[in-house]
Amino acid sequence: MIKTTLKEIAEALNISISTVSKALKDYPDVSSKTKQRVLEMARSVKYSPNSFAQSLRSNKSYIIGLIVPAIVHEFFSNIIQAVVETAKKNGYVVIVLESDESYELEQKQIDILIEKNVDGILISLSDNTVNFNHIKSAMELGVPIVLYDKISKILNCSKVIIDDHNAAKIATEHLIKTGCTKIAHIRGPLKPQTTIDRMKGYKDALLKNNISYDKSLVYESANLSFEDGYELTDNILKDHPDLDAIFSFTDMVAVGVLTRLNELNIKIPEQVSVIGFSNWFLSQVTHPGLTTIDQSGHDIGRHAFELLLDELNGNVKESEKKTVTVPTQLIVRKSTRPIV
Amino acid sequence: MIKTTLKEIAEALNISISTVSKALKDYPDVSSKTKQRVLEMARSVKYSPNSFAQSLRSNKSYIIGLIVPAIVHEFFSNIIQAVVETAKKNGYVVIVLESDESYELEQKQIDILIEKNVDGILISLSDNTVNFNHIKSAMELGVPIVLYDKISKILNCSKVIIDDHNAAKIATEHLIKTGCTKIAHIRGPLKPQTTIDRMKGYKDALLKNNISYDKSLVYESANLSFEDGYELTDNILKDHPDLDAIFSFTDMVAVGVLTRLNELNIKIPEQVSVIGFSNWFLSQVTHPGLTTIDQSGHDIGRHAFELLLDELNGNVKESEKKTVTVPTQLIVRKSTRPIV
DNA sequence: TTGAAAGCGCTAACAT
DNA sequence: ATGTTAGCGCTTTCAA
Repeated sequence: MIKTTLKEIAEALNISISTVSKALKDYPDVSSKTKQRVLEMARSVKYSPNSFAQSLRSNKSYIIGLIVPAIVHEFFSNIIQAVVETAKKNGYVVIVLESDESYELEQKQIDILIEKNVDGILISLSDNTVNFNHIKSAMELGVPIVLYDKISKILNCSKVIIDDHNAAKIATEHLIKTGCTKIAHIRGPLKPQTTIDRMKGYKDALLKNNISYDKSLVYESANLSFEDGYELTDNILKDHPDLDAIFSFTDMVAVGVLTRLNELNIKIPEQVSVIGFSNWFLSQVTHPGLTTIDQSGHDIGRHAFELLLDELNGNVKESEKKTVTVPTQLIVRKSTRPIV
Repeated sequence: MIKTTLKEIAEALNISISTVSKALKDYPDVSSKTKQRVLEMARSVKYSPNSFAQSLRSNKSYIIGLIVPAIVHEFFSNIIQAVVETAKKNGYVVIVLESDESYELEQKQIDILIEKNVDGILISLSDNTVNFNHIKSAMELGVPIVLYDKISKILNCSKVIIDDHNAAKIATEHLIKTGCTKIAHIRGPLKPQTTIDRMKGYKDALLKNNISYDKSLVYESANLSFEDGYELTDNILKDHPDLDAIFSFTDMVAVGVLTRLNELNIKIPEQVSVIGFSNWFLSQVTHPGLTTIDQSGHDIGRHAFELLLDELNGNVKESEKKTVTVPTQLIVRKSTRPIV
């Protein structure tokens, strides 16, 4: 890219570089005549400062990094959208990277962002992240980091989460209120806090309602995919032919469950109720519509950027890292029975 | 971010900055002993060069800009994913921006990318882009631009497209082969080339099969949304109670159509067949599954970055801009009848 | 009111 | 084999 420089403008007007610079920044000690001449010239050559030079001098890039576990993913798309939008409103742009749920890749992406001298980083930890040294060493360099969605309790950063425990409890209790008593849970990979919390919410809802917790009713979906839900359905039905509901960690898996149940001509929700988590668009158009928990990726992304902005502006002390909890909502559709 | 500099390493080792620089770049004229000392030191302080300084000197940022009309959109998510992935393989990162189908916003996003001194830009034009001066002036600055998906024939850049005309023709002919004769088309906003080409493909398929083209069977979806499809269905049925198929510009609209037809207890495909475009995941789980045209966002994104890379490497002359056409495929599901 | 100069960190041509 | 120096474009302090 070939841009006109201050030097070129200065030469063309026969004044010094510093005067041009000051004129463009509306310094009070430049005569209005000079100012005008400079502004006109700048406009006519479409002057736009060399950001490398500015950044070198100020040590600020107005670029932040956003790491998501997956880009093709409705929830994370909403987060990306909100972060990009909120960042733009505040004069920042966003480099998007994908960890693909890999710990190694996640480390590399952090390194890349540090190499690029971003001003801050937003990250949802991958399902396989076992160690936080990469996050810690970025923090040691003074790069503000905000965790969202999949966080670690160990790390002392600002965070944006939902109340997974409570949301899962509400989902499970909804099933109980509709008369279900033998409820399976398809959980996610073991490490993320979200998995742990939703499982605990499920368990606590059962116990609170005097339903004993049966470990054999908990199944693991490794990939949280449609296929996982589809295939696990057969296992679940084989193990527990008499079950009356399935609470899935996430919508995509729940939709796999719905699809398989439909194929097997099992009546939903009369015979088996299904409930998901996230409220992806597709849960509106499945057959039947999927009852689920809505979590707003947009709100999570927006809050994450705003917390980061506080840090970028130096408004956050070590001791006062905030955690924002974004509300969730039960969305009742036809995959669950009416409340009895 | 506080990084160790070459100067600091040099001082610590009592050698000159340039020797440190050369050692890190494995220049042959540095003694292996010095090299070793420098590398060790660099590793121990986790040296990573200041990219601002490097960029200022080289006038290269290894950052590209990607403008999409919408981020929360399965097709564009695939494109973002592919661009980010392919860019990373080649040492680039990607700033993602959204035009939100607005011409004004699109202009601003181009300006922002120029301000950020990106090395190149990938863009799918917004539905409302009426004028290409913003693209042209970026090109005049020497910023390589590659258009993908929604392109303009006027602009002399590398492009990645699909054969919309042919794909739409295949979709329409499929309906004809299954015995449909009164086929409505829901088209997109008028300006984009994709709308024009798909409409022409629809029309040509009719004419080729001796079905007269009836303008009143063409409806416009302004937002290409679920709601548009849902609402247009009523209009279409009112205007043409005897129609037997609807070919929609895109899946989301087609799913709105399916939903409304289901509500009205109109048998799909016996009474009305529906065909979409794009092959979004949700078209697998609708009731019935949606016949559609698959277009690979991933391939489009990958090709787009690769074309840009050719330009970044200076391998493309003005006269030899390439246009890559990514293949599409008819995906037959249950929303269309069997071929007669 | 204007300009000169230093310096951000890095690279590379050019000494030594 | 190592070091000196100039310069990328900008900002800002200090001098005129």
